[in-house]
Amino acid sequence: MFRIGEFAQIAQVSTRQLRFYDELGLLQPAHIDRTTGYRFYSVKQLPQLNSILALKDLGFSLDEIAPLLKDAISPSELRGMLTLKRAEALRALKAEEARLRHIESRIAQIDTVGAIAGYDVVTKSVEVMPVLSLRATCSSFDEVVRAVCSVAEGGRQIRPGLRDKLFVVSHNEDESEDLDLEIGYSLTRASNANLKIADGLVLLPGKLAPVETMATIVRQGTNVESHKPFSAIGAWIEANNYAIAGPCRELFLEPVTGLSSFEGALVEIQFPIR
Amino acid sequence: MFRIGEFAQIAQVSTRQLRFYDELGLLQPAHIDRTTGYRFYSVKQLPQLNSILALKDLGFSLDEIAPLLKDAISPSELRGMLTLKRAEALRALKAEEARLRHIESRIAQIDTVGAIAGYDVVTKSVEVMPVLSLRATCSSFDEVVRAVCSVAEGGRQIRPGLRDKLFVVSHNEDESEDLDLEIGYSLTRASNANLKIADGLVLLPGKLAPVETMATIVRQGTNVESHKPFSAIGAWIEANNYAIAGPCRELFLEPVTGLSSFEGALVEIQFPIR
DNA sequence: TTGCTCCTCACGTCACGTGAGGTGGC
DNA sequence: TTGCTCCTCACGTCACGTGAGGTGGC
Repeated sequence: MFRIGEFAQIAQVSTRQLRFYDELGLLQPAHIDRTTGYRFYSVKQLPQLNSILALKDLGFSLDEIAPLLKDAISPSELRGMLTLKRAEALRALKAEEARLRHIESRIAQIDTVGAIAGYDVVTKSVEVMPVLSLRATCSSFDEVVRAVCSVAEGGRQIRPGLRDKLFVVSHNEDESEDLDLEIGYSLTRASNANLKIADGLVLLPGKLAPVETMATIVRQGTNVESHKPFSAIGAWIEANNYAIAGPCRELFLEPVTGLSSFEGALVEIQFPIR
Repeated sequence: MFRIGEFAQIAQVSTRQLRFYDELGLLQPAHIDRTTGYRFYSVKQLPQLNSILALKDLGFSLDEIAPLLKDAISPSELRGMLTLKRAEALRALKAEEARLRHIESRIAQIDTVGAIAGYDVVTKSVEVMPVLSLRATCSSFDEVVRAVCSVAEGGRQIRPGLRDKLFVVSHNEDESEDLDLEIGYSLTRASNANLKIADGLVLLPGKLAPVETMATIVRQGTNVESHKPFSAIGAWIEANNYAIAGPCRELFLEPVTGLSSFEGALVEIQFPIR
């Protein structure tokens, strides 16, 4: 029989931990002195404690461990639980790898550029997005601006929700000069109606696919400086060993009411990555 | 200006999170309506929020982020903090890798053996341990038993602390038949005195080196079945891709008073691994 | 009037760590 | 008597999640 301190030292755990396991009923001392309340542990309890510690190490919570100790569990049941834990551990591992890469790329950035980034790249996931949009091929930046402004004007006719935002998707796969763009409005609720706008153009209902991981950056203005955030996000993607996994999106966070607001608007650039 | 819900949706965070950051002073709304208490966020605050999220992703706690946002921090200071974070992330990564290996080896064990292990391998670290011991070369198991019993008897003379335990270290490096053993008592306090015991043997003061990672298992008895826990721990070490990094230790968890208690004793087997 | 969004408490989370204040055994 | 170990509360941790109960604006 060991007192709690000796038992704790042998097993490399804290006395608090043993008292806590006692309280939970996970591992009750073999004997408790009536008068002093002292806990006494038998050597037989060391394998029991080790069993708890081993399960904890496999990622089980104390709540999950309790039934595993009490009820005799079948190997196939345990296998099933371990498979779940493996999936969890794999996700956690991937997350840690990503974190480490992010840290290292930030350090490398300081070492090469010598300064702190002006832009912050943030990863997020996006849901499927119902939209009203048109597809257009533009050969100049001016043409893009005109098309976007037309869609913006058209969008003001609907106004179904304040949260609906103007967006542009670059569908360019090849290196051609022409820009293959999708321009439209995201909707809070899906719609089936077409929407005729100026210049004989029509917005058709559709949707943007959900994306699990998006690298995003927020920039203000669409002027000549617009390449900067793009190269920032590009450098980030490269430094973190990601690959671009789909067409780039630009989301106008503020309502676009005309050319001037278009040029000064806050835009979120999104790159699907993996 | 956005209401909290819109702003939260754009940034992919919860409204609770934004209120929490407001409370901490990390990100206060650009404007709060006096009468309703409604929080209003400006688009300018999106980059600020992104900066917080990016730092969080690098492993900074909210408490650490606050000064980073307020005080202009120099690149070299930031570099230093990131280096610390990298070390942390690396440790966490290693831990996740080990956890995943442990889970997978348990699954593999169920698949090959078809049952749940009778022994639980637990990893721990051990401190440096002052000892009183002798080195002996034994050519038979009986000889080992005699030597251990002699040391056990001798150990009863000292009795400086209840926590002092009998141990055996196998120093065998090669495949020779003879066993090169160190047998002795661990001490709570270092001692400089030699201790003469029976058969003209002498216990000399020394110490066992600290070990960062020890794979341990507890077995009862030192009889013919004793190879089982050894093969269990060996299989575990192999399945988890570890390598043995030093001599194996056996620690007697109960006091040894004679041959009978020696044979039935609970023993912890320790293998240094990496 | 009915939804929808917002507000402010305030408790819960997970596995203990860390005192505070007090007692038993050598 | 002095250390040492043990005891029982009870608060703190970290970054929010999750109601409860109530109000403002269309």
